[in-house]
Amino acid sequence: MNERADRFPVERSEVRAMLTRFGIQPTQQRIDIAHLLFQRPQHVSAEQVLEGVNAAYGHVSKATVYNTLNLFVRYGLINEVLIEPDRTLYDSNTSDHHHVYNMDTGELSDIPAGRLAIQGDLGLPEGTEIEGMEVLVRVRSGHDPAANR
Amino acid sequence: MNERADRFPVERSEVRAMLTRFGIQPTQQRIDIAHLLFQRPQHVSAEQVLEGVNAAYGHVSKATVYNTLNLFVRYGLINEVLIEPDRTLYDSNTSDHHHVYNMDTGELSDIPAGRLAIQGDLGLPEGTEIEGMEVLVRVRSGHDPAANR
DNA sequence: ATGCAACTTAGACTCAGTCTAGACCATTTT
DNA sequence: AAAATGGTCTAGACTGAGTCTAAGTTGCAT
Repeated sequence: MNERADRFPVERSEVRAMLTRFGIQPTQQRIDIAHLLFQRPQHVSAEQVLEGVNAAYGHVSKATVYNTLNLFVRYGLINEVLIEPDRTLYDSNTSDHHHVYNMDTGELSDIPAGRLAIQGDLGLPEGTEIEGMEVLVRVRSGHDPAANR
Repeated sequence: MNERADRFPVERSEVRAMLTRFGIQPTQQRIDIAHLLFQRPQHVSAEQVLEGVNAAYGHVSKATVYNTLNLFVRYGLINEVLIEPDRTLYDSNTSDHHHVYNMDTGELSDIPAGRLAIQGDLGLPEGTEIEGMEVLVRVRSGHDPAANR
């Protein structure tokens, strides 16, 4: 599979080439969205992308934002992250890594996969192959035991 | 924190005592829902609970199902599992374990935590404490490289 | 019995995400 | 040059999981 070099930020001029290299037709909207996503490794919701693009570039519709994000996911440019039950986050960092989620602040941060060693017998059924392995560490800020959430 | 003994099935007569032990008022609806959940370790959606209870016991409303499931999660009787972006699953197995998700079949199965060893430096910020650690292994059935999903 | 708080419910509501049908745009065909 | 082709974009309608509301019911305490 085609792999994006995880280097940030990806300059506007490079974005077009990157999309083309992935076999994605580089339209204005896709370039705008990709440029926003690849400014830095980040976790953003579709709504944030919509607002961000509309603030920094021209107008893009909600439908296009969703279409494009799903397209990028399918082509492996970004990853879906499911942590909050009510919205999907998109992760512009596709290097192998895990997540730490602070349940008090809602903050989500990365752990490079190399920092963790996972060993053991998964006991996978015959004929199944591993597609990916994600670790989610849930943490609390501590100093507030009366967690009201 | 109060811990449920992970033994299945939990007989109907035991369910009432279990709820009381957790400080949850054992109403008819909560007993029905709990009885359904603790027949065996399983991953069910709210809709499945609604259908299941209405099929096997008396009528329960959608609001009560959601209220009760969220209550059970808050009190640690069950866990939320976020894997599919469009619905929340509830896991009646609260013993420490991880998940294997077959992306082709949608099947979700468990790995006892004892089978996996995770080591490494999480590099957590000062003052944060670990609440939980989940591993999700995504697998494919294999024999169909032309994955159309 | 009576009062009161907790619980349940039908149905309205919200909101993330999808769908639709037409507009737009670039390239190719005639 | 005009028309056809095929892919993309968009406004707005739509869907469906989950929440909220306001009224009714239950059940415990006195």
